[in-house]
Amino acid sequence: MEGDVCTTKQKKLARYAKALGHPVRVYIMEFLSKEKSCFSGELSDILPIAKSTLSQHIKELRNAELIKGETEAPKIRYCVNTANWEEAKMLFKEFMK
Amino acid sequence: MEGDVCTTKQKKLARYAKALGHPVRVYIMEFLSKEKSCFSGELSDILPIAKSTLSQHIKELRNAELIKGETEAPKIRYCVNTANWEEAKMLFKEFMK
DNA sequence: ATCAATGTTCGTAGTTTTACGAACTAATTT
DNA sequence: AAATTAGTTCGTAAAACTACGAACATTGAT
Repeated sequence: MEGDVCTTKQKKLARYAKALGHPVRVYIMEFLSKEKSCFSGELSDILPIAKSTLSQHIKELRNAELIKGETEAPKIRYCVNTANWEEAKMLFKEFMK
Repeated sequence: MEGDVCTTKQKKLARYAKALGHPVRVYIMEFLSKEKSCFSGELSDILPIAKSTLSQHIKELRNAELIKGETEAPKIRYCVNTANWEEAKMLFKEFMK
């Protein structure tokens, strides 16, 4: 009934899961897995949400470090953060085995 | 820029992911996977949170239909909702392949 | 120097999440 | 009938999420 019981793995897993806890963010991850990279505008053309909202979803995926973006002015090219995505895959695979 | 773009699978995946988006809930799922079944009290003895808080986490897992509970008065025996858990595994496996 | 294009950030608002203790319900035991 | 046990629900509060439009940078073109 005290201290911290949850392991680092469980926390990491929960953090990734939380980042994937919205359909739009799942969509973005799938899109990026297929397309390798994209600009926010491409997603904005497809998704029925305000671009500011999309920007927030992107920010959450970035905060969870599942994606990363590099400036290609005035755009930003986004792509999967491979190292962490692989880690997430590993954690989920183990968790759900 | 209109209609609903996200697929049913993406929505389901997001829903499961959201349910797993907290370390305590990840812990519970792992615990139940190992122990096969348990009562709320066993978890309460382990986890450093109020039992009312635990109850809410359990409720969320039930709402997501990842676990189910049957009365064994005055206790409730919880276990993994196998069908949906398998579905979740499938969805994640496909998503993260 | 303007203007247009691309995104982010800000301000706002409503909803949901997380957490706690106290009160409550249901069933068993004394 | 009263007390105990197990767990949920209620009331409350702070924080986070989701969403939008407007305003703001930043860079590239005119």
